[in-house]
Amino acid sequence: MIESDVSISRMSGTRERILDSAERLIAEQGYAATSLRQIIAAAKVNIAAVHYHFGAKEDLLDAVVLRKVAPVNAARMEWLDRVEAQAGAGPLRIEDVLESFLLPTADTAQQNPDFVRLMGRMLTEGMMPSLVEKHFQATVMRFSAALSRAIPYLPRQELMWRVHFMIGATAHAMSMKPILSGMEGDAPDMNLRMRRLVTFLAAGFRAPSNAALPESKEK
Amino acid sequence: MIESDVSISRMSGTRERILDSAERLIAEQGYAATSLRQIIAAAKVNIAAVHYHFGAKEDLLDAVVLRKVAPVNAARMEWLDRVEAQAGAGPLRIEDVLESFLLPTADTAQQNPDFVRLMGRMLTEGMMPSLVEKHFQATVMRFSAALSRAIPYLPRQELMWRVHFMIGATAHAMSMKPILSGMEGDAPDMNLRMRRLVTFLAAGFRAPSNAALPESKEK
DNA sequence: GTCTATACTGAGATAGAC
DNA sequence: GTCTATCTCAGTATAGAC
Repeated sequence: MIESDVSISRMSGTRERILDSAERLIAEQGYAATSLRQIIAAAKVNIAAVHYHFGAKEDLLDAVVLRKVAPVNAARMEWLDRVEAQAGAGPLRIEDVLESFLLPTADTAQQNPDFVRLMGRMLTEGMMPSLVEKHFQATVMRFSAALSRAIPYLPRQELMWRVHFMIGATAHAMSMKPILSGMEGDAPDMNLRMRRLVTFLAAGFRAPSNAALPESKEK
Repeated sequence: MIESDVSISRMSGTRERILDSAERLIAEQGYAATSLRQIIAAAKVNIAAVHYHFGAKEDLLDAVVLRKVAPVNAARMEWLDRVEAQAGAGPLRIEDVLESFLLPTADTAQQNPDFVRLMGRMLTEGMMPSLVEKHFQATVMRFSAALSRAIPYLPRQELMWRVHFMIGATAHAMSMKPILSGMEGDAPDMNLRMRRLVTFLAAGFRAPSNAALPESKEK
């Protein structure tokens, strides 16, 4: 629905300026705290231009997020492609799958500091479960399948819950400004943070499915 | 600062009605989507009464959350007291510590369905990191200390990060309506959900600290 | 097809009378 | 303690200029 390329209509300029301003301000202040009037003032456009190009405020957020998230999800897919190609018919390493999900985030964070804040805001602030779902559903499904292949003995239901635990931990880890004592040092190093997370999650995924839990009917 | 007991001023009625309405509506619709005017209509009070009793909208939220969260945090502390008393001078089991943090949530959820939704809203929606911090800082610190005792070989910095991973996974697990395929069955069973989480997190905490990561300077 | 000017409704907040 | 009146600012919608 949203034209993603530039070729048509020569890129109005207005549209891009709105997106840039919105991205910066939302990353800084959050979605709710950022008014359309702030955005259009920074972009030096009229407020009606926002509604012309995007519709409601939430739709503008959707466009902002899409512009940043789509390349990251693409990078994740490519990374996972490589991992799967290298594994061939053999087993998949859990760590490799998790890295293909987590490290593209860190790479992007390096070259665009706003990105992490924006993602954190998106996942942390209300920003519509529907919006999150829309942008991540396909990616999550693809990774769930890969994880299922890496841990074939794990019942599907249990795997799905662990995927959710992973998503929650990741969202929190990304948005976190580490304020608890003893972790001031590596606050900005998103790559280290994500590698810590890989270690933690890999162990969690490997944990034996608790036989005492009632789910013997699955898989 | 906020008087937490009823004895003084005979409990105005107005104040309690506002809290009840706010709690219900916020749990149903979220914080941002719930207007003060909705709340005062349901409570049948004047809008200025809200500002008289609580101040700003955010302060009202603070009072609502406090009323629900304080008992849960107290239950957590008591549970952990028992676990530590039983361990005596011996080692602490990671699972026991995690259960004392996670299972009181499930217990409360059973008898008050709104509670989980409210907590999920609080952690999931923007609801001020400052607010979250205020209500959970003491609890988190106490549990970090217990976990540190249960996993003494883990460097402090690594432990703190894993605590954050735990918080993120927990918040997400609590607020989650499981929509991914294969998990429709046990959606409402918060206790099972939390026990799954204990298994997952315990394995994550037990994972060896990755020696390749640069943090040899700590502890 | 793009954008500006302007108006509308509802939000949170506050001052001051009772 | 409570309520009325009012203020400012938010998101949204429309009419019409280029």
